[in-house]
Amino acid sequence: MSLSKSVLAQGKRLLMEAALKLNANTRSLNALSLRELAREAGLNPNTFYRHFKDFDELGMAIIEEMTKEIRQPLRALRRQAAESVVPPGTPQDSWQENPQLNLAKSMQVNKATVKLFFDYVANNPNAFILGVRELHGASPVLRKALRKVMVDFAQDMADDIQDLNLLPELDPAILYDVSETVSREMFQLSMDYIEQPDKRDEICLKAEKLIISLTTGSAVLHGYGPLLLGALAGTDWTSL
Amino acid sequence: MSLSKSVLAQGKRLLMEAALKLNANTRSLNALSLRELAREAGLNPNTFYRHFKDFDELGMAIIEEMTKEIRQPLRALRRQAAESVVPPGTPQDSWQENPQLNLAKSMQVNKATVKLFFDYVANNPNAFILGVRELHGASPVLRKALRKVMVDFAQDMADDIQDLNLLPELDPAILYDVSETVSREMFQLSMDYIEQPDKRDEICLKAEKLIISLTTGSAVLHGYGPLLLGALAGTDWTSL
DNA sequence: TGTACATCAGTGAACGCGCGTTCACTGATGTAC
DNA sequence: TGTACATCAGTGAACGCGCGTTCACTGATGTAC
Repeated sequence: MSLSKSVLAQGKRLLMEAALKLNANTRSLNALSLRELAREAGLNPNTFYRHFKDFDELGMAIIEEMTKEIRQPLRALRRQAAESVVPPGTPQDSWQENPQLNLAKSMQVNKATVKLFFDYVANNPNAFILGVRELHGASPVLRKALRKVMVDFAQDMADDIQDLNLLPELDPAILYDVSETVSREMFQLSMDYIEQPDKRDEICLKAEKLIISLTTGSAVLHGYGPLLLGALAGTDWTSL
Repeated sequence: MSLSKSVLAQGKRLLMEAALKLNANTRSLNALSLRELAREAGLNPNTFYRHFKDFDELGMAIIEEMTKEIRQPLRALRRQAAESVVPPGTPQDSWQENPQLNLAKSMQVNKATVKLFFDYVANNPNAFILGVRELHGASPVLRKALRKVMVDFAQDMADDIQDLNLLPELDPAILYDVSETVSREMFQLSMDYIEQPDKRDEICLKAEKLIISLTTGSAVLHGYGPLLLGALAGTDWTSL
């Protein structure tokens, strides 16, 4: 993960990058020493104080920066996945008219999004390691901040699914609950994805299945069963 | 969480308890100092070396002890929940004969188990905090050990559901996948449950819904849709 | 345009302190015969 | 049963080191007039 695009002072950026790097390699943020961090960044220990009051402040700066950098790309990924399945301009039948076709499209968008998400994780492992680690880490300040980040990600996901009309039969509140669980699981799985490169295909598949099961289950549970089942009846699941 | 039942040497137990306690209060294991730990335990710093080579060894000892103490009680909770719904000796219709009744029972067992699980969490918060924190913590040794713990918990859950005949329509492999996701989510939610006492009812409900959605979705996805929908049609969801 | 001053990022030396680890010791419990 | 010895859990003093933090300093950039 690079912070190079930002307009932060050089030293501040170097310290944040050093923290990300050290955090990924067997140290959690609150076990880092200030001198160790400065050494890694190639700076005088003192420089830390020019930019941060303490480690929580450093952590918050990293989280804000990372969130800024990751949130929009993730939304773009979803649109990209949707467009790869349904090129813009394609005339679309409504869900009532053709639930089977639309369900198939949603599944493909799902599959594509999962793949793109994990690619993104693999390219930015340190940001995700820090986020997942500190979400339940020792600092209450960072925990709280990351909880909010998770809520935001879930809301983004729900908004995108609505905007792209992928699951019109689910009402927004339910969609949000599903999104919350899905994003929590995606972040959890991203750790496996990073640590177990040999199992990446398997993890993608697991994520796809989880999302489909959860969505389907929620729909059935909230009374959209018959519509969905009719659509499902003609679907070829072996392609999963 | 108390380790009092074990037959460990007194000093070893004191150190493990001190680590659990300090870990719960804003320090992660790998940020603990040996002297701080000894102080909390009321022992000479040196005593640590009588029992442990390093902090990973301490962490492993805690994890093993906790797992031993938690695994069986959790299984017992499931049986207890099942018996509270279907007292032993009650004659039971097969699922084919009476899917609706059996589904309703499974839901009630689910609800009871969720409640009992979270009660257990609330009574042993420190063990769960340590487990969830170190599952993605800085130590690869503890991460690996806790990953195995999670697999074991998931397998226990799947085995119990089979033994209690709660979801006979799901085949074992699928059941295991569902159990894995459910236990991961339960552990995640347990942190919210501990930290947000005012939202406990809400969290219980969220967990119940998640389990039902995921199970239902998996069943539908694997071709048991029609059977399940028939049963669901007569169910009163408002009781959720 | 030049000048004076303020702000900012980074340096280097120095401080006292808590740390991990070692060593030699104690006293209680277990064990061989 | 008694005695001698070994093992074990815990102690206390001492070590050298890296740590966080402070202070006074530098040099570059920005700003007022």
